[in-house]
Amino acid sequence: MRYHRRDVVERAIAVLDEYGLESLSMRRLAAELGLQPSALYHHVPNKQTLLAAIADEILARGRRERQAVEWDRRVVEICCELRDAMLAYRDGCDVVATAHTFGLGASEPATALRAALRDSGLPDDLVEVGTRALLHLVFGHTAEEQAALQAASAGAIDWEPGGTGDFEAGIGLLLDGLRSKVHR
Amino acid sequence: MRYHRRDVVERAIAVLDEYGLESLSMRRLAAELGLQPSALYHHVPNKQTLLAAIADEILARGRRERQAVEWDRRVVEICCELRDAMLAYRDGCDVVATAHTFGLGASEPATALRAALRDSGLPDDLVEVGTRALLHLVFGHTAEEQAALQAASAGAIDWEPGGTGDFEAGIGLLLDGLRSKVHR
DNA sequence: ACCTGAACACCGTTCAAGT
DNA sequence: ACCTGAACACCGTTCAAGT
Repeated sequence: MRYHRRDVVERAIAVLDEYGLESLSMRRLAAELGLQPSALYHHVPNKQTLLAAIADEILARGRRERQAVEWDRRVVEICCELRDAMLAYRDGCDVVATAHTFGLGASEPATALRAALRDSGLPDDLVEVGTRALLHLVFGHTAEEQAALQAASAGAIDWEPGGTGDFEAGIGLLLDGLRSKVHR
Repeated sequence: MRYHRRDVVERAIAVLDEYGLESLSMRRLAAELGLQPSALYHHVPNKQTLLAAIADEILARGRRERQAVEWDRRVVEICCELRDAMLAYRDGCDVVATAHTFGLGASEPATALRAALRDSGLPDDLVEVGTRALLHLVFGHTAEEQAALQAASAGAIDWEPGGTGDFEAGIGLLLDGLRSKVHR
């Protein structure tokens, strides 16, 4: 059977979700598709690129309509969408955050947050600082939450994840800081 | 020659700083010490534990006196000390942040931040949310900064790191949010 | 206590060759 | 265009045996 890039990315996400990032090797993925490892390099130049494609696909699958009009409500909406998208797949936060760090894709949320902050009337440098701070908070909180959720579902119930409340509280603190800088 | 745990950790930090995290393998470290790979397992139960020990040592080497008395100045002091400690070694942020995420050591900064926020009179839940948010900001910003610094020193000068200004601005935004929650 | 030697079960990537 | 087969240069970890 003959595959295309899209098939490889889709199967990679399935392997990721079922067995976790540490089990998602090029050799394992090839075996899952009934291919030799070398065949994968026809569809993807290397593993890093594959992971970036997975990150983009995870974000695309988590996309939903954004309806808020005020800039601060929109920030919360974007952050929650990002968090939910990453939580929907095992190790999703790891994959998306890494891709973002390496500057390979996963850039839509950053763009959307920047646009929202720009609409607030904040000066350019604060737009930039705020965007990055918001992303760090979302990635940091979600990574912790996902680790806790996965540890709990593996039986090691050592910590109840703060959940949505803690998440929105953290974002809220930063948003308070940003709002105080908007001169009306 | 006979080694102790301390020698192994010290040599591991030297390898990390000179060749980077991706080159710090158990086999490479063993070779650097003139040992068989299996000999390392006499000093350390596994690689994860070694990395946690490295993280703790990096933080210990970056320790400095904290002199601020007001809680918010102390928060800035702790965050800056943490950032500087991690920036002092190649891939230091990666190692410390990972150890912290896995709950293996690297816990002193969290403890110190929690204590500072407690002194502010903030309610317990906000102390917790604030501590984690501050750590996420420090790790997120420092990871980005260190990646940019290392890319720049490797010749790929694609982005000037925001530096201390951007760092303190991000922390400052969150601190504004926290200060607005302190009832006086 | 600390170390060697050998093995087990893996990695990512390249490249000539096949259809 | 898509794939096989074989190879290269690696991993972390275990375990019996040596001193």
